[in-house]
Amino acid sequence: VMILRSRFLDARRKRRNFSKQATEVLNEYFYSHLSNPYPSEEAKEELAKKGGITVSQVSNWFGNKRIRYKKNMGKFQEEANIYAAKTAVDASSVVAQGNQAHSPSTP
Amino acid sequence: EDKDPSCPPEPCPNASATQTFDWMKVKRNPPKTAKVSEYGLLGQPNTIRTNFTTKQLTELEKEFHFNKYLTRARRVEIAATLELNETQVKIWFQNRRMKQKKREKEGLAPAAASRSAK
DNA sequence: TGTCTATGATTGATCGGCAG
DNA sequence: TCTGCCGATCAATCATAGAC
Repeated sequence: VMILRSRFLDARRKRRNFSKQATEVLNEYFYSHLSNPYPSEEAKEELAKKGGITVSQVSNWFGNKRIRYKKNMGKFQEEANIYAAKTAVDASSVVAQGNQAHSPSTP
Repeated sequence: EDKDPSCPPEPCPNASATQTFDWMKVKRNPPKTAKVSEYGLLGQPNTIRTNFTTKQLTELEKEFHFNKYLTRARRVEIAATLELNETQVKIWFQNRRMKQKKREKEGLAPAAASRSAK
């Protein structure tokens, strides 16, 4: 036992759930790109800005989402339908399209 | 082991909700951290994530601050001292460097963010 | 108040690509 | 041809927030 796993109780301690806004933005992207939910670095930055979180957090979120989704797809069906209806843009057949940037916000 | 709540046998003909894309089928090969020595056979190799001890991590961290990159010789030394594979030491340094880079980036992002007016 | 679930973060190790 | 590194990702686990 033990193993002193307490690891100094390092980070990951006081975790904060993301805002409704952030979760909304992330899920919208995830389900509208369910055929390939791997946002590019640019897309991650865009999502990070929209959700008010960091790029690393966006990466963590997608990493966790992908693993948990495929681990138990049934549990996410309902959520999938909700977001599927909320967005129309899908790429179930598109293959790596260099979508022209939307020129987000003026830097 | 396999649990397919949706359609076990054949591909879902009627994708009522969502389909199963390739990324959902991705499977990683189990770690080959095999340490042939012990557990002769039966004992499943290390098909699981190795948990480094605090002592090992402390030594690795100390070495990292001294050198971000290891030479073959140093790697062999450390591996022997900490009873780890050379590969594990190599990988640890690799991950540690990435972690370092990530932290530096995160540390500068906030400052730069407030700098860019809109 | 204690238990079970949802979720963000950490990390040892894998994968594909590139360089020497 | 073979090995190390990078960048991204996987997959398991930790620790906490939230539901009940």
